[in-house]
Amino acid sequence: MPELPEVEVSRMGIKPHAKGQTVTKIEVRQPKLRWLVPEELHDMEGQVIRGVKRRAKYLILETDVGYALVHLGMSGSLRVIPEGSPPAKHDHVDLHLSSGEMIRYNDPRRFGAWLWQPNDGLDHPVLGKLGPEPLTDDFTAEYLFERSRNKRTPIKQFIMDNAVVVGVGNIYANESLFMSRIHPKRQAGQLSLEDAHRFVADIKSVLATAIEQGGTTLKDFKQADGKPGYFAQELQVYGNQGKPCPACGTELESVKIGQRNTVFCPDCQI
DNA sequence: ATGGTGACCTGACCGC
DNA sequence: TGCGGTCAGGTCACCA
Repeated sequence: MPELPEVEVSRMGIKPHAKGQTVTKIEVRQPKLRWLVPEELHDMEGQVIRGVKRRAKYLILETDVGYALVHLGMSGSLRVIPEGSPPAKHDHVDLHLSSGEMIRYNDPRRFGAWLWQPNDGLDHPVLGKLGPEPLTDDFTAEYLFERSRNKRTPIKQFIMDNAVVVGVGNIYANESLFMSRIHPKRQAGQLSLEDAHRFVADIKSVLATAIEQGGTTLKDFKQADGKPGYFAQELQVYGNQGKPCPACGTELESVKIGQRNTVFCPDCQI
């Protein structure tokens, strides 16, 4: 699914349609997502959507009485469509708006989630132990360097850990490691401060570019207007094992790290 | 604490 | 054409 860029693209697509609208009805056709969709989600009905935010890979629909958290899992997407459009397979949730439009959630694998957090001043537990946002100034080379000291975890697993930094999933971990010429299996603790500077800059750059391109569509991902994302054509290594390295021509290799496919150039990345 | 594995679920693809 | 195996953008619960 959706890594951070895809969630951000969804947020930007939905916000102009949702902000200021009243939620007239929430229709849950399939409540069995990653977690059972809570009944309290219906507390949102009749409320005005004050903002559409994002934290990590969660979209946050804010109202005066609480906020809905939407996670797209591996295969989820959100679209804005006219009310009355007949649901298709895997269209699990519709959020009806006073404008006559609705936000429709589709998720074939159902690894995603719709959660509800009442407005009691607390954050939902799923937002509890998250690291900094990668595209903010909280995510710096110094932070990553300090955080990685004495860690023997492969750097790729380390950077995909949401407690370290949020939003870097398998695609963008592969891509940013390639850009920074860091071998994915290198121990996190072996990162030099100079490496960290390059790596942090490249992560920000890859994520920002992907957002500009509308995200990466491999299979399921759709922007809110139904279009795919176009970053797939920019991918340097992800999915390209066996093909020549775009930088040096050496055949790209793949290994499993933490059960996830990892593609890298054995010559460029050390 | 940390690291490794299985689990959740559907669909696409590959080889026989 | 059908069947079984493998793989896929994420993350949590459990084990040693």
